[in-house]
Amino acid sequence: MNKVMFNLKNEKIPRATITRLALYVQQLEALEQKGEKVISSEKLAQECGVNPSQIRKDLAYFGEFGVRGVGYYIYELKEAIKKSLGLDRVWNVVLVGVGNLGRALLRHNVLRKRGFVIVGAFDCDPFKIGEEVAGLEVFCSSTLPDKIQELNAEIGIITTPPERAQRAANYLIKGGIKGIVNFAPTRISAPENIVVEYVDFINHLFSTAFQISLNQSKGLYI
Amino acid sequence: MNKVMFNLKNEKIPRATITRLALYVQQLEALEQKGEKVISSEKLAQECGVNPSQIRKDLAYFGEFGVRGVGYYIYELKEAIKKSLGLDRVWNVVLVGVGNLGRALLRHNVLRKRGFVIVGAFDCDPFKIGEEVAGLEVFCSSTLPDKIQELNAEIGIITTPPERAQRAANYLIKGGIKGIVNFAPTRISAPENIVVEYVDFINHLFSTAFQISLNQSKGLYI
DNA sequence: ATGATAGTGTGAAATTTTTAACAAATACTT
DNA sequence: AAGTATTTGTTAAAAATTTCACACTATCAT
Repeated sequence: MNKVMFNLKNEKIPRATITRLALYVQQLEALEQKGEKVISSEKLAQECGVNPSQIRKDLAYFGEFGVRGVGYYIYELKEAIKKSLGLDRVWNVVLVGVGNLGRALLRHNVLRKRGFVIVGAFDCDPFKIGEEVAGLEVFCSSTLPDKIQELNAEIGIITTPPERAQRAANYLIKGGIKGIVNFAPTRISAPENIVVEYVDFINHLFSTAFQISLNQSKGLYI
Repeated sequence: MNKVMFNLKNEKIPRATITRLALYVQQLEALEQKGEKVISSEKLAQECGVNPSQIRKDLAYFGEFGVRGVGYYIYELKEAIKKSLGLDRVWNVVLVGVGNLGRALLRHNVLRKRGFVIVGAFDCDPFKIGEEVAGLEVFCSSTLPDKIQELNAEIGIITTPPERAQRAANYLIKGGIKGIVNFAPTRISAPENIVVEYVDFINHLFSTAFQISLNQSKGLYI
């Protein structure tokens, strides 16, 4: 389940570290907008709700970005993290499954702002093929193998219903995709060298419901 | 960051366990649909991509649901997990922020299928107020405190832009919400007894990009 | 019945991840 | 220029989580 990742020194990097680094980038950008220039691991930790040592440890996997006695220069740290994560460039993305969620992602400009540009939209529904969504023409899913090459896409987003997710994945794989982000609530199988990530926000509702139930049983609400 | 949860015996339950339990439910439902009746931890582990012991350990937090030498009866296990997580009932949910993502969630029937019913939609944009989305009238966010009571909602979903997330949270809290699932890419602050979960799918794109970069540096694609 | 096979539940071991502690480095003050 | 404040990077300790290993229970075949 938890694929292990390595940095260039071949140390194992916890998956949780990657998630937190993304969080740090987020916070650093917010701080930048406020006009801040420097921040300590202690302050940043506070903002992110984590332990200061953890931040320093997380960063240490990739290098030394701070100045002792001073802290971290916000802009430079942000850039350093992004570079470490391979986010210092644009990633071309194709999306399969132009349903409600697919449309939302196509129109969502957060992706673009973070360097992920959706360059192609695909669906297998004849009624959707040919339609234009967010400036993109929807193509037939079966054309994916060719289109991926043509569009130079490296990442595929799957937003189909679960029963069609594996087929979508197969098309993506056939086209030589390198990574898949699957929003459909089902596992998919893919060769070892293809990165597969699952996004499942139902989890978070489950978890919220569970924690509320616990709080309730402790009488925290009455 | 990782809030610790407890079961009724007051053991700490890892957050990761909850996430996996949600995954198990998903797989069990798929198996049920295929007409399967019984499954072993080994087989289920395979389906979920985890270790069999882990499944048994996860379940042990809540009770003994299996039969030695036999395995787990799928329907009963699924129900038992759902009950353990407090998912054996309907949860009323309100949604704040009727943008692209908000609309997608409002129309998404997966939520309803899992027992989360969106009973109210809110936004602060006068152009959106009064509009009808997925059979719900959009109300002004400032009416949240009253409406939450009225609608008997316990969970709030935030799908506003990040700069308005905290204000949305404040309305929700004022209305006596018990849990918040925040899709906006920003942290929010709330009293201790209110459960806050963050959904951030950009993380998954970051993580995918990073892993691809690593694979690339290992020459895995050429 | 009895033996063989399958498979859970669980305590102990191994691993991973987080937190604490502190030496080393910088800046600021006098 | 020396002393004090900070705050990083890193090693060591602590805590949490995962995996192993196996006793124990059920089923099936003979």
